[in-house]
Amino acid sequence: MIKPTRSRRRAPRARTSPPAPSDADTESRILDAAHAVFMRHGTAGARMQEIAREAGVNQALLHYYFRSKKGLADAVFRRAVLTVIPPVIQLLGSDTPLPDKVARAVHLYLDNLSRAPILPGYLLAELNHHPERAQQLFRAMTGLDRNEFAPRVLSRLRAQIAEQVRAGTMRATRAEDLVITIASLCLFPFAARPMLTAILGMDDDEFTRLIKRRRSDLPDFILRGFRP
Amino acid sequence: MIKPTRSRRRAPRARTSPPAPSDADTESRILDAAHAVFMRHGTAGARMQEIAREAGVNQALLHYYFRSKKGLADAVFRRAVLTVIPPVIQLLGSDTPLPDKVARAVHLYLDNLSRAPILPGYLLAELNHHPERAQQLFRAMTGLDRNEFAPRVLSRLRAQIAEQVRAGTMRATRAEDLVITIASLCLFPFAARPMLTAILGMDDDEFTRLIKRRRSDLPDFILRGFRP
DNA sequence: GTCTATATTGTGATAGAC
DNA sequence: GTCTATCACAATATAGAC
Repeated sequence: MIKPTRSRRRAPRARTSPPAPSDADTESRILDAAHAVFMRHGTAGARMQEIAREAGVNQALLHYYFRSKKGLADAVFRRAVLTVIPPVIQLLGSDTPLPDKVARAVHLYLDNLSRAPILPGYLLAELNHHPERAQQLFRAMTGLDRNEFAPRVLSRLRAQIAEQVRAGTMRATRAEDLVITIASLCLFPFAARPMLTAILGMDDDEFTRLIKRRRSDLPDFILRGFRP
Repeated sequence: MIKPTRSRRRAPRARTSPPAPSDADTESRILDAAHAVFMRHGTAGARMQEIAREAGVNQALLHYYFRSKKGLADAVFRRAVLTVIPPVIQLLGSDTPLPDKVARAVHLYLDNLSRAPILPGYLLAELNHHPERAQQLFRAMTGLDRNEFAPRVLSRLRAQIAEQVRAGTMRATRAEDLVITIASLCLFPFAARPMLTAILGMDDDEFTRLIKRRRSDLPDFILRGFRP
């Protein structure tokens, strides 16, 4: 496929003040609508027409601002990545003592996701269906194609784990395992929400209560699990 | 949309012996190809043409056997559900002592999924993008629209948990939390594999080793986590 | 049952008026 | 910047020969 190098879109006018959320400028309204639609249906299932309707504009404007469906999808993906991942990375790489770190990570995840419950499902689906998203994930976070922060965060965690092991409060554990365990326990219930509510016969209220319960139970559960 | 009630397809000829996997009969070859393509791209992203090519037949045959893309997608979904869920349900509802049950569930999940690693990602995406799949999930497993086995399995687990609590080997825990915890720890790494390998900088071999490690670590981790 | 050819939509994208 | 109208093509689905 030959891709004509056109960049038709004018540079967005400089804004002097942030737009009001309810009557935001057109570009944000489109991005918000796209966000909602892409979350629900995934990139392949999303329809430009539905986004336009939800943004209250016509379909041509979507192309005026974002040039193509791919452009819009990339913008949404980027925004989604920046919402979930950096705060946790930042926390995990910090100097917070390990037990606090675990508790804070759980709270950070669960509180953020309670406000954006379908975000994990969207991200997982996106990465499974479009392998190239893995690269975009780095570019979104660091501007680089390759992974800079993983070594830093992991070595920080390794040092902290070693400390706990010496203190006798934890058994030898790989940093990767710790990270994956926390992520699994926090993210999975949201990603699998439709399956879980169906199989376990829960309604929305019960799901919310379940998350609240896990918010207070998980930190302790995790720390106990890793004790010697 | 008016749906003409046609059932053009002949009943599949009775088979006297199971077909050889490599040169299976056409219907299975199509279903296998569809399975692979739907897993990779999701229902919305899958293309009938790609399925036909991968099955080594032309596109018209897909419609001859499955009538529509939706028909094919439903067949694949049904098959996927039957692969992952019933074995675990069956195990969790059984009389196996609880600690063994946990270990066996972990092994069952991880061993099955190591052979079909993208199945969890496909199922989660499918349920997130197509809410009606929740009903199909029941019909696939029980033939019923409503959830019959959840009460049975959950009450069995509740009884076993109460037993452990009396014995002082476990603290009071909801059966739902136990199930979700096990499912999270086992399914998430597969569903999030592209994200995890990217962020943690793992290759395929390292991922396999990680799963192997967790296969032996997780049962103990879970039981410790729930201890008083 | 399996094929080729074709009909019929669906959907992303563009042209051009205002 | 925003709209209406339309294009071009991709993708599902069907007809009909063999």
